[in-house]
Amino acid sequence: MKNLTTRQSEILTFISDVISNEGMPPTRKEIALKFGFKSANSAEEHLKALDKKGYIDLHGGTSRGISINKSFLGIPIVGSVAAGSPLLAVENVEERIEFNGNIFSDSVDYFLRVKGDSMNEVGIVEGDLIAINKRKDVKPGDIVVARINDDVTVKTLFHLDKRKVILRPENKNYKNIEINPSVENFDIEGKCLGVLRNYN
Amino acid sequence: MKNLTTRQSEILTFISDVISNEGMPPTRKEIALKFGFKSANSAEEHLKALDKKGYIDLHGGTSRGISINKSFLGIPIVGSVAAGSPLLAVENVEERIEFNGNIFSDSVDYFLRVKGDSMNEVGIVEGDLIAINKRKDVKPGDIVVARINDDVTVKTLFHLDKRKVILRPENKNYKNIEINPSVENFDIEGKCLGVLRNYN
DNA sequence: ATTAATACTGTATAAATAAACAGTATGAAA
DNA sequence: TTTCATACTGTTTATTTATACAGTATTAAT
Repeated sequence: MKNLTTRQSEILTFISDVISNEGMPPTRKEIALKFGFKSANSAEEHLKALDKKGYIDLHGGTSRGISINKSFLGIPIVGSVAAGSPLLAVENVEERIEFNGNIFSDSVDYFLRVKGDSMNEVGIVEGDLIAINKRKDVKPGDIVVARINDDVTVKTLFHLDKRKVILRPENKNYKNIEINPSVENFDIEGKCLGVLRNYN
Repeated sequence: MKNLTTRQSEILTFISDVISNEGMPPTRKEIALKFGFKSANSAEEHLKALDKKGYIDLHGGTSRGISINKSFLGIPIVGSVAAGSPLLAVENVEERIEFNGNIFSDSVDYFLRVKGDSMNEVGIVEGDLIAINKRKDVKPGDIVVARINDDVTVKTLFHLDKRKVILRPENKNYKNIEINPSVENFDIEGKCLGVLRNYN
């Protein structure tokens, strides 16, 4: 898929925002107004470029006839994370789900598919999707996504300071994980906002 | 809130459907086409009626300027169910959530807020919202919402025939529930499609 | 060095659209 | 009995909107 220019990307984002905020796509004029274009034709040409590159579909002869190609919409589901790769690297994204809603307390950057039973006792089971908000500032009690020496794990944060981090599995069969972040490679990837499970 | 006529309700549903399927609200002409009106003004008048009754907002001078009043959108969350009342009775709906997505395998009629710990071992815990599809035809293994003598309960269906129903809690501390549906008042309310949990 | 793509302004126009006004008919409410 | 809301057809018009065409300027690719 072809890359977008900065401007095209801004315009795609704007269209997406208008759709979620106003409930309908913008007109050429509205796009021009937003970006300070003096001619609606500027918007027209950006739309054509986005259409040509496959990011949107233009419905000819229809007012506000812009739809965003779904494969670029939606929230990514991160499955197996290849060791050392960024969580959101393309190869880790198994699919995307359309998900508009104010269900979770913060914005969901991605869903992570849960592996293992280390969080069973708080109702997080194998295969669950957990909603993650990317952030570094987490506090004890939060369920966090952490990275320890290239491994990604989900645990309850028990303690965090410069010298020591304690992560608590929510399952009696597992022991707390203690890390010295000045020795081991440790990073907080985000906070778990909630759980989504789909039975078939 | 004023009641809608059959026609008005049909039109409101159509608008909602177009928004989710096409990504934008319909024009007057499109509404007229759908319902076989020979004049777009019929649609105009229905829209005015829906606006007047508070179900939609019309944005004057804007093409496709129709937005649906959010308090009528979204999927109801059923909290405490008053004994004997229908699940979806107004008094049982604690709020509604905007929720557009193809996350669950079937359409979600409502979310039920979980009380108690009888399903803990399959990761359904107190406070969880479980997505329910209204249906009678359920099979063993399904997690179902059932009604036993005015009480609403969520359990795994273990066995179901005319003489005997067995419901299985997913927690060692609870025993199976056996019902004779010809003696006791028993009804299947729906099937659990999945789980939604929001941490604060 | 030339072509193509990007990123705009400016003008123009056909088509889409909202929305008013004038009717007809029906049933329910006052 | 009269009024009001509903439910339409039919016509008209101002405005919104999409979209083509003619330019200018800049940058990246060939």
